Amino acid sequence: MLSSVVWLKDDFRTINNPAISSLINEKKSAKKVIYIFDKDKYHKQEAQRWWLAKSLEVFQEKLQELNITLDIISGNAEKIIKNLVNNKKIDKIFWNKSCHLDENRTEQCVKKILEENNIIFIEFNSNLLNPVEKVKKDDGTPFKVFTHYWKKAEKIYLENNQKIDERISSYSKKKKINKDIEAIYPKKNWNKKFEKYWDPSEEKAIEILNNFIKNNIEYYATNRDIPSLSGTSKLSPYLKFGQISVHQIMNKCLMIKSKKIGFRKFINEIGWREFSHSLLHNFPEMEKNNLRKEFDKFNWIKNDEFLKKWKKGLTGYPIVDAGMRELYETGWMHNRVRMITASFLVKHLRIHWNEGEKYFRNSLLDFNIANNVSGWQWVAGTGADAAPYFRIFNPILQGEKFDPNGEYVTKWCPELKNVPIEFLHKPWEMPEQLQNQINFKLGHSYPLPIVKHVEARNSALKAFQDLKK
DNA sequence: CCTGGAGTTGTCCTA
DNA sequence: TTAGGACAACTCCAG
Repeated sequence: MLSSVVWLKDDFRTINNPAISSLINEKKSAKKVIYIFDKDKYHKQEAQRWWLAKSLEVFQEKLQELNITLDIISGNAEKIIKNLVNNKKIDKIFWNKSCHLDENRTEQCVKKILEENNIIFIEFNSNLLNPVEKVKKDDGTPFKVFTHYWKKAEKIYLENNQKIDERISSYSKKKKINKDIEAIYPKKNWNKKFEKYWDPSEEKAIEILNNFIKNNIEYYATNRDIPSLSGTSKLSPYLKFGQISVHQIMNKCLMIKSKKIGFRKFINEIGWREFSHSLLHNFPEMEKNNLRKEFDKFNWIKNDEFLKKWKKGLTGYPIVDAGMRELYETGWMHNRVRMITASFLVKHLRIHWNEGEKYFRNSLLDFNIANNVSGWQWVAGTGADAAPYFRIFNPILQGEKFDPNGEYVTKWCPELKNVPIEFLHKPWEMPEQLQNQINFKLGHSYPLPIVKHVEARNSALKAFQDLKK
């Protein structure tokens, strides 16, 4: 039987979802949503398999309320759609354009198949504020500096700003285990603890956004830097999987009456997401390669032992270790600490940013290629912006400045909880006598620093200087 | 084509 | 104690 179909991707919401709305408005009786799970694509995104499986569970129930079935099909999207077309299952198909580059390539192939078979399709822009190819300089070339990019992008957005459908659909919780979804959950058990921290539903995303705007956005400019506070929105995984759209966020923000600094800063972060996507769209080679070609000759160090210690949060630098452990435990890391841990890997250990990018890809619930790659390239100094190479985060200072009471560090590194605050961010300076008093032994209770800050800093500066010659 | 101001998130030394 | 400048030029981009 022929049906109208939504090809669902990372759009697990019913509000502000143009593809789903179009399906609902179709007059025909046969309506279907298909989700294609390509396990090759999730091969290196282990944490996200958990969020994805959860999202499917929740969304399937939600679609049931709307009398729409959700089919989960495993395999390669191009082949599967080709099959559905050949077997005369589809007569019209909607989807929201993905903001992922490799997915865009698949979409292109699918479009070709549909065109060849005279099947109507509609592709919507929903995952970015502006269609990615729309924001260009006046001469038609892409922006490379955020400020200029965002000035123009925001203007284009505001000129085309559309009202958001605010309909809230009701739904009741009914638990039912689905075999197709079961297979998507990661095989390892480490993800089970994510249950404690996250609820991947559309309702939760909206609740978080509303609370954030009500209580936090005003103080966002300063509080977002303190990892022990809930100063950030924590919406990133919801945004990644589309439990909420960037349009909904922007719209809500624009309704705020007093547009103070916190508001501006938060909107800017939306802008950074747009900018990253623009960069990756225009410079697709940056997914793996340095955007600044001169860095291809940079003397990175290969050190599997240090890399492993970094991943496990055993570098001996409390703020770095706390961040890495937060990531492992919750599938998320605070933004300030992402910068510190990334800088440590790339500058103190001088390990290639590719390694860090890969690990974050596998561990972050909010992983998004564009954001991840531009973030890492920014920290490494290989990216589009003009971040000077000598900007090396000092993990001790950063800890003292942004975790002054040590609340964050001791939460994730509880073995440090009796260390006096003046030594908390540099436990190696603690006199032995004091260590004995608190029953703490450096090198046993907590690792010695794997590199010395001053030496590592100087050696990184030298390596960067050598590069220029 | 030329010009000049500006560029996410730092650190460290000096006066 | 703290504020200011050096770090080192370079690229981007609007006018």
